Amino acid sequence: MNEGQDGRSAARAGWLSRVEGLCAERGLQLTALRRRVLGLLAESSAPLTAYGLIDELARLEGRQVAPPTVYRTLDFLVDNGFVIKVESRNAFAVCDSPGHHHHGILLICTRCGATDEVDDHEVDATLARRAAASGFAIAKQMVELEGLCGRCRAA
Amino acid sequence: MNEGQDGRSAARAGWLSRVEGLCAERGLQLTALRRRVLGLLAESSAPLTAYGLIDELARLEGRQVAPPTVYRTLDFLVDNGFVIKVESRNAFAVCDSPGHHHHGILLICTRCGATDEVDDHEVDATLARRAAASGFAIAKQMVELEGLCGRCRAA
DNA sequence: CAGGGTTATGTTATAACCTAACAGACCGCA
DNA sequence: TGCGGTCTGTTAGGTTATAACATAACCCTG
Repeated sequence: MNEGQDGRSAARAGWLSRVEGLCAERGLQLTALRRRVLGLLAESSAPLTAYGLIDELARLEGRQVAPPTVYRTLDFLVDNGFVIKVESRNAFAVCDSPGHHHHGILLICTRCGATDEVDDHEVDATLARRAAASGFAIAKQMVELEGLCGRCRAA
Repeated sequence: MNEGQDGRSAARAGWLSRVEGLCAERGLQLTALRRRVLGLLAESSAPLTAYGLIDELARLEGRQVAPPTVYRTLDFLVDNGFVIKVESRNAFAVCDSPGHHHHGILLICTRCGATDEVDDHEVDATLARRAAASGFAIAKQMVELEGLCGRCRAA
């Protein structure tokens, strides 16, 4: 599951620099606003909603950022595979292995809210097979599991 | 994939009576409003939003039904396994095999909007295994696949 | 049949989430 | 210098969802 405060902040720096690298490679602009939003999502132990981000931005920067601005920023981050949307929560979280459009499985803890993204090739393969059996061609895959994370089960 | 108009209306009667039977068994009240909402969802080729249902109800009954009423009705239907929420669309659809809380896979066609619910034990098992590997205990499972249904691929 | 519980629905208001449309800022470049 | 592109700001409004309280219908029981 998601590392605690410490693990997260330790991992954050490396993660951010990976995103920076990817942006440089692809000629994408990692602007101040985009970087700030990424930072907030990376720091958060649970996914944040767009309005949660707006509040955080107001707190941090002392200025009001309007919804369209935040949604555009999120669109950019999602489109480029840096952030994922948690559909069942209308919320957003950083993507574990940024840069590729993934088919990650989201493990969402109903107690602490922490959300872990894991990849599993076997799950993908099984889903692909099942869809094919129905003549269905998958374009996008959303797998979200709610339950208790290991930490909360132990607690 | 979803049967056409004909198949759907043919299946509808049997489906409705199954839900009636389940309500009788369990001492649940299938009121006029709940029945109407079920009917609308069963007739629709694609999932309906709560507000879509409100509009349909207004059209059919000539009276305005307020959001809380519809949401409560949907809660009842979802809680009892007659209807599922399509998280990625904020919409609702009848549940293929009503009455049990299922872990169905939703195949959502981006072209025609039709949504097919299929069950697959292997997918469930694979997901359960992957979650367990992360120490995660699944309480609720949401698997939604977007793409093209067989009908639309052929067309 | 009065009183009290329960369940379902109605009503009002508002919260939370999302987007269209247009305006301005900034930058690289012909 | 002006043009086109990208990013952000602003106004306004659309869509989705819920809180809080009121009423209605029903059943049970004394």
